[in-house]
Amino acid sequence: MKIKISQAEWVVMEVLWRQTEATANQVVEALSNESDWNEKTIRTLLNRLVKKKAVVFEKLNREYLYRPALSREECVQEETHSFLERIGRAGLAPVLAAFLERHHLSEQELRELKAILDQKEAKP
Amino acid sequence: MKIKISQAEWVVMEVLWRQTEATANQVVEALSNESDWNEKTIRTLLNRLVKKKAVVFEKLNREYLYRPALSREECVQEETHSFLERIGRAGLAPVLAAFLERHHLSEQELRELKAILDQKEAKP
DNA sequence: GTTGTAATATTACAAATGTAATATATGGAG
DNA sequence: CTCCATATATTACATTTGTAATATTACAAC
Repeated sequence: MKIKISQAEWVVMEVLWRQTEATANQVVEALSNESDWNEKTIRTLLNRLVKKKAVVFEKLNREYLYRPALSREECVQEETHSFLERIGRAGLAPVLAAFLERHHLSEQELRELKAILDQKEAKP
Repeated sequence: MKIKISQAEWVVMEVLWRQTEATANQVVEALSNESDWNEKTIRTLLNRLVKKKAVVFEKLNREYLYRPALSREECVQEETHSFLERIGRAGLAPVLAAFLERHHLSEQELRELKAILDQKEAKP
């Protein structure tokens, strides 16, 4: 039950998550800007995702309509898990610090993160 | 200049980071509990890490003394980067929330994280 | 110096990944 | 019904990764 999505595949999944569903051509179209992959490559990735059961499809005349079989949340969960596994819980603080150092978060976002921590603190 | 450390290699690096330096045998010894890798496997990983220049060694009689060529911090940085690249900055808050949900952090740790956020907030 | 032993170095091999090219099938035009 | 365009399916191939096995080298004891 462990579906591992590779880096390249992840890019394709992002498109499907954004659009909810799309034909192969639409995915190619969507990626034409952000990547310089050959169309064949993208189709291969779609196929692999189907084989992995990360994506399902439905025949729509000549074409297939692809749709994610996993939610983005689930996948992010999974990535997060393996990420934290590596860096260890001890690494969380430094990572957070470094991240904040390099990316500017809005007041809003900072507030949101703090709220999460506060809520945790409240419940011992 | 982009050194990518695989999952298995990471485990070996952790040993070297912990011990600062170690012979192959010491690494094997250290991993004998936490993993069931064959000794040969561990030596292969050490070799690969040397080839990747993530580890250097020094001849010490018959044996080699291995030592990390990259700090744990650098590597964690790198991992963090590629991780966040995937999930997107928008994902940070949910990830943090999910993490806190699953792992119990001490008061101390929570405080530390909040301090980081506070410090950021102070400097607009 | 020869030999055994234990390190390191080289080679192996399958699965996953990145990146396509070729083959096949099928719906629409004539 | 036949043929073409185009979508999907199959095959390709190099690299990386996981996981070792075999070959070679070099110190240490005779």
